[in-house]
Amino acid sequence: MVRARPEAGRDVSVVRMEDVAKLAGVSMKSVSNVIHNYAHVSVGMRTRVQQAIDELGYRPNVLGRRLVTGRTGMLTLAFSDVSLPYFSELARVVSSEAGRRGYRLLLEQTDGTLEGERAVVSSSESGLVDGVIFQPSIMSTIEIAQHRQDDPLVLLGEGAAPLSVDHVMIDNTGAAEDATSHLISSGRRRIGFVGQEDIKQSATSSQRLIGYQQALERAGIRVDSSLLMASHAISSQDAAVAVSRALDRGVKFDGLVCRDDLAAIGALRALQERGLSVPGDVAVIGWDNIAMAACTYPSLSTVAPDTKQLAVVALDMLEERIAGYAGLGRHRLVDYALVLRESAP
Amino acid sequence: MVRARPEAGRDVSVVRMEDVAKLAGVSMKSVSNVIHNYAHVSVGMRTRVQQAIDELGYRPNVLGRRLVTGRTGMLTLAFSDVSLPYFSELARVVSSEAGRRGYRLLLEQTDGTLEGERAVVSSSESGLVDGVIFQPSIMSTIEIAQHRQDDPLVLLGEGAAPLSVDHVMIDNTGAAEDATSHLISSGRRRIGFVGQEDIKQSATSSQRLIGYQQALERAGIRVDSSLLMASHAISSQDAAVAVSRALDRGVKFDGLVCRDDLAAIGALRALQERGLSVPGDVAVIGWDNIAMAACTYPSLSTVAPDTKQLAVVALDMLEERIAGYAGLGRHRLVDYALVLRESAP
DNA sequence: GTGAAAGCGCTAACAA
DNA sequence: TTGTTAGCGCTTTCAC
Repeated sequence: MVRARPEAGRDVSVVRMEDVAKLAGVSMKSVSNVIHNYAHVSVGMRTRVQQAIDELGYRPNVLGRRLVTGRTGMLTLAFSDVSLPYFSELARVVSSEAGRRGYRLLLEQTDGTLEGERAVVSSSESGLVDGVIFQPSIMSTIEIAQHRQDDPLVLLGEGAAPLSVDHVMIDNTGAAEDATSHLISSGRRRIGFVGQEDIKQSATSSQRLIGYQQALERAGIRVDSSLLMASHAISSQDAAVAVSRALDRGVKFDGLVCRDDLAAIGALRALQERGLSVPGDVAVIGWDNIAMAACTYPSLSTVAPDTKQLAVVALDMLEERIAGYAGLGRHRLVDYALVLRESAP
Repeated sequence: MVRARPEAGRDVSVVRMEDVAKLAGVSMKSVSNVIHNYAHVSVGMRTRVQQAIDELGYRPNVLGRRLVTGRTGMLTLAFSDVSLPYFSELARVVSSEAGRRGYRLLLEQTDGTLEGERAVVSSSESGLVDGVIFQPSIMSTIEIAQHRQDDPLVLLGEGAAPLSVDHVMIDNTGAAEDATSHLISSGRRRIGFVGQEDIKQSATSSQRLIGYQQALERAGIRVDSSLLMASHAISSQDAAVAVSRALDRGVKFDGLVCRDDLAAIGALRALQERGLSVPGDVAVIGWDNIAMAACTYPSLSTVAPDTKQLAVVALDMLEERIAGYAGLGRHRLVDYALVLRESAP
């Protein structure tokens, strides 16, 4: 009744649907009906089958089901690095929301490498997942459009986004302008920008820098490139180094717009090491509203993207693609808020 | 040649191995041989097949392959919440190490609920993943042992661990003793403990508290329960509240051992709000060595588990189970180090 | 070295 | 309401 499956060295007895059917003295169809709670099943059948299932400890093998339905119930979530707080918090939200819709999440890290990003966009296998949510770091629009398979795909973030592909982000330029304007309206006049990449600037940093510049210009403040404190990598340490160096060079500023909360935390540290007070001497504003932003001392004012909405919109679009929608790429903005805490009240 | 597959509303043409075989004028076996780089394939065959693959843009469907091999190449990594820094950093390490071994990682969050943890241990479906790595938060040893399916399973962390199941952790009691002893040897005498759960204490907190107590007793210091600052949840905010309350009550201390780095960061904030200096007035030591621990001001001394080793050992054991090993549970300790930074030099 | 064919475990169209 | 059966796309003996 129960077959031994000699598989990769294991020799595990596996109960199959047929075994259940035999034990219950019914057909596989009836077992399937019971498992899927098909409406038109007699009570006697249902109990008899359930009994056999329980007795054998039968668990349906998803692979068989998937092969025939063609659906896997899995989604890939891909970005550079889960250990970055913004991504881990995003993963939590997307995973929860995907779970509510009956999907499980496959995590894929690209390490921000071109190779890793290419692997996400053009997998050499098919059928693994029903769709992909991907926040590219360095891949170009053209490359994404070229390498793309026909697997349903939704892009996140400020990076490349071909017209043909769905895309969700917040208005980065606008938000950066808001953040900078907030500092200006609280009386700051020498406002620096911290944490953009020093070598090859990401689209994220570019857009935020543009908003920063626009706010300054609108307020009639001259943009001073000595106030741009580039960082070697996206990390608090590197941002701290950048701010320290600026201080060493004698650069004066009374406000800092940071590319993200990690950079802001690095800036906080660099300022405090010099005995500068935040926000007394320098107001600091971050980006992402990671959990830690509320717990630093002083706590961080920050741009808070609505990640819940981001996840919902992205999953909505992905599900439409999975269901067969084949129109042009939709490009949607989701909300953000300026969360004001101690570092820039 | 290429079939249209009417699937869930989609109508996507899918290239199958048979299509490639037909176009190349060979059998499916030959196509399969080429795909798997089977050694004994003539050059002519190889190029002819490869040409057909390229021409059709054929990508093998993993579901078909998996159904016959019985292996999915996927592992589940399960714990309460990816957005907690320790878990997200662990996920990064495990994901990388799993990737090196040819596995992809399915992320499962339990939210620390019994329901979520039960779902991990006793899935109603089989065949989804080849194995499970799971860090339980609240499930009891007995329940894990009972609910366990025969899917390969490795447990992480200080929680429940039945004898029958593989398990990896660091020596929590020892590490807590080391951390506490470090504070004692730097002259601290009134040392508090911060961040254990206030309602139902986790195994993690218990073990760390035991080590803390042992170190004090060994040094001939009386354990003072007013120095135990329980926290409502595992978060910086709650730890900050706990420390603030203790300060309000007039509790005096010159050192704090924290359940984890989040608690330590909360403690830092609570102390700084009162104008207390760290480590001048109070030395603080955390646990986990999350990335942020190096960037706080002052930076955090902390217990650093060797998560790389943890991942390697866990995956080694899991792969042995997957390969068929069916012996008793192995319980292994991995290394940790005391990383000394500014908060407790 | 290559081809033919029998499944892997399940679903669903069609019959009864 | 339940049973029969033909695949889903691939791997893998076993012949040739």
